Amino acid sequence: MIRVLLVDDEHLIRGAVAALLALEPDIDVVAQEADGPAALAAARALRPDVAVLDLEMPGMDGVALAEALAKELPETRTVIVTRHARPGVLRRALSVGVLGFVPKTAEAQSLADVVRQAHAGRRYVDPGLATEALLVGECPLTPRELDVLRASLAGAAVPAIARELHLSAGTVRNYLSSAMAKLDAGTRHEAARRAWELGWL
Amino acid sequence: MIRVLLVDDEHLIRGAVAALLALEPDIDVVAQEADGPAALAAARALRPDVAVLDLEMPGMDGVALAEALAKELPETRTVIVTRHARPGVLRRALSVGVLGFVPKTAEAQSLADVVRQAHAGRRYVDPGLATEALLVGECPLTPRELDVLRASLAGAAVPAIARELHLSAGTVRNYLSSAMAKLDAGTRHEAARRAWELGWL
DNA sequence: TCGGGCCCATGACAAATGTCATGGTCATCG
DNA sequence: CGATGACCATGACATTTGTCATGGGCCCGA
Repeated sequence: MIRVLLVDDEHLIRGAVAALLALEPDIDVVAQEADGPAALAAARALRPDVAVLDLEMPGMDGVALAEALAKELPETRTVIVTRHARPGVLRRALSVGVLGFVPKTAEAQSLADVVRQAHAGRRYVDPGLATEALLVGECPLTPRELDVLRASLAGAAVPAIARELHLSAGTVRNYLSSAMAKLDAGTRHEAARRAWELGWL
Repeated sequence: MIRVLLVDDEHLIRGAVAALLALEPDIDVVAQEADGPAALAAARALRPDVAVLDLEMPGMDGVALAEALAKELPETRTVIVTRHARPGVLRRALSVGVLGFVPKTAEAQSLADVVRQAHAGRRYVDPGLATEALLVGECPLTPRELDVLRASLAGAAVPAIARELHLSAGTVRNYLSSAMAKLDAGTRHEAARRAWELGWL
């Protein structure tokens, strides 16, 4: 029997996925949680075999939660389920030890398979996702460029970013400009959006 | 037995919700479709009692699909399930005859209840959602302002918008400016985002 | 040690952006 | 009828934004 912890902030979806997994004779959903801290607490208490995490959650990032789980409970395998799979996020997830990575557009029945693979210690990444991540390649942005893009994504104005990072306004514009060139975007907002979509922020 | 058609572009989630509804003895999921046209075809062929639609779908808008269903198959009741419930969208959905409106954060077990309510011809709207929609009130934007915001949301530049709407560039900037004032946003992008979040686009 | 890349900063300049004052049409209401 | 106000439209103006050229300091690898 594979004991599973399910984490998703959307109650209805969480319950639905639990129902789906409950159909499998060898899988037992032992807990459902809605956020990172609660999930950590439940994991400590129950020591599940596999944790199935939704990536999009308010508050704690799904990857950060996976990292915390890996650190505290190395014997618990992790599977991440996500809506829009951003290549950079996949990369980060794998680097913190996540074993399974499945988009919500995958076949319904595949989730149980991935859980079994993870339980056996085998990696499974959606093939389409993996090739996309390979195609995109490494992030070409410098640390400073990532800084200004992150601030820009939150909607901050140039002077505010400059103050926050202790830079001059011109310098901030420069980083934004070079980031825009690398992402071939016409505006800072577009650049920030693309960088986010690629999972680089 | 309530015969249900399930429409959601995310395969895994669709299967999970189907599993959830299948637990109910009086509900039978007779078909699952991934997009608007396929859903319409299935509905024509099977004449389900209730259609459960996800709002966020590529291509056809969930509300548009609900409207088409209501026109072609008035005896089929419609329930909409959504991630982020935008007030204006709720308004539009109700005006085209949607009976149920449930956010994905609702209790898992509530979906079956809403389906039963809809099947009986009764309306059910998530209470929190309804009050929010009331609080927000009517959209204060003029038709032209909505036009430019819509175009702006897609990322179009001012000259392009001007050509598309047969206006001068200055006029387009004007509409954007007044919309920004009404939504108290500092930039056109912020204004467009807020208008979208309120369901006005 | 000698590039080369990254980081920081500046000034100048063209283009895009947001604001304002203004005027036109049209329906409503006193 | 005349006044009012909403909507539509334009052009002028100052500010912001993105680009470019330039230069100095720093650290790492060849």
